[in-house]
Amino acid sequence: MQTFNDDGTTLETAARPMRIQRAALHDKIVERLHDLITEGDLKPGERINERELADRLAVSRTPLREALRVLAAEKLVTISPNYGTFVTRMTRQEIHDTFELMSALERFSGELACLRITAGELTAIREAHEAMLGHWQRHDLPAYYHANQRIHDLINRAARNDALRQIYLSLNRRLHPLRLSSNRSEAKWRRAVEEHREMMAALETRDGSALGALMERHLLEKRDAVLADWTDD
Amino acid sequence: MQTFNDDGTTLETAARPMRIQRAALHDKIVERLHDLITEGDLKPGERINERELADRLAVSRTPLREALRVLAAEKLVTISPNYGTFVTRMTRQEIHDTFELMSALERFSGELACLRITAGELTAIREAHEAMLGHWQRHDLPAYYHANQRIHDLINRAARNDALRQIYLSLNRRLHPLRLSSNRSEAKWRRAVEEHREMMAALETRDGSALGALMERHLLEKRDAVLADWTDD
DNA sequence: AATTGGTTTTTTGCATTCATTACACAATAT
DNA sequence: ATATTGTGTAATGAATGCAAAAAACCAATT
Repeated sequence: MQTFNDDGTTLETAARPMRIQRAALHDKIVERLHDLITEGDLKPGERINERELADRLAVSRTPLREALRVLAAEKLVTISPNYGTFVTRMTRQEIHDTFELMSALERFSGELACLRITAGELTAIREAHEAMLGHWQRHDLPAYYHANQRIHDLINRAARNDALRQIYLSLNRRLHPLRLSSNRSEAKWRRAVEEHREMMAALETRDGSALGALMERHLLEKRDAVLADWTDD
Repeated sequence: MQTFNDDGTTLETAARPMRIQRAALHDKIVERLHDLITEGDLKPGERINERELADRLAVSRTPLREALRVLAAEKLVTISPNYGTFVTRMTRQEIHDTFELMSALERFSGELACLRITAGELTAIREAHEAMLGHWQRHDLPAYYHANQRIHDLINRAARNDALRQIYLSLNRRLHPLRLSSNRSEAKWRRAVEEHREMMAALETRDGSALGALMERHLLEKRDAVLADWTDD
């Protein structure tokens, strides 16, 4: 994961001679399109007109096309040669498979986190957990989602595996537009909260297999909830 | 993974109206560079001169640059803006993390495969296993590697999760150049073969947790073997 | 001899231009 | 009326051209 400073520069970590580098235009476009897609400004299935989008972003088609190729590699857009580029619209099967894969990554994150988490990281997760409980009691769904996302993200960070983190973030971007179609019923929400309590207990005792199993099940239930609400295609 | 027909066309599966499409030039370049990198024609750390490579491939810089962005998204090359593109040279930590992640994917492949494998698929794996044993007895290391790779690939296919398969193939490409630095000792080779026997037994009885655990351990041992032979940086 | 300063050359980044493909719509034939 | 063919238009694909950045080279100086 590249970490950008606020002046738009980034510290190269992989190359041998450490180099300061300005973010290239096409990289900025990738970031911008990431946002446009995950925020829903570009909706799944929507056609992307290169000229039009290039004008909107005030760039030429060349760097835009380079950015679209990157997004296609991440499966956020789908390119049909000589036909057009579309915001990826996942099929039911793809949603199933992606959540299922995510469940394995979550399990693995939980297992590694129990091995490698620091006291400070655990404190942060505990606080996020408490905050999430508060949002739940206040029935503040958006805040709940945010805290929930933060907990999973912190656990993933605590796993201290950058390759895992990359894939995790990438899949999260793909699934982000779908996240809303869950926890619609009070009962399921309550159940999700209870599962999180168990996850915290497992994390406190560094019980990796327990936490892993819980996080896997948590995701598979989310998968089923999302697919249950899925009418299209 | 896209399956190409022999005339270079591909059947679009995701888009709503089924469309025949010729592979675009930049996609062909991606495939070509995949090969050049995994076959070692382009070595880790090597600089990629756009003009020179474009001339070598008899294309212009535009589609080549698009291809390089895709490869960068897959981490096969590393791009430093205004500086240059290099074949990615993984650090020790990156190798560690990637193998570790791979071990989780292998475990998951094994678990799912036990749930979903067909009789025909099992037969194919059994045959590949027998072939591998033969190569081992004949001390034919290249053929052994090939059969070994084929077994893991078939198990991954049998898991019937396309998202898992994509990531698996991508990580495999990244790790491919490192594969040689293992099984140098007769004892370790013998041990790897024994592990494969256990994996076959678990697969025959559809014991997912056993197969998953075996495949995870198998990969973690491979990780340690590769890192043990790793001198650089 | 090493280092600094400046000029030349190379390479990357991006915009523009041209070519090719596909789609839309109309005209014609069956 | 429907199917089919043909033409115009708009989109994508790729090559070229130009500007900016960086590296290489060389000379001058300490």
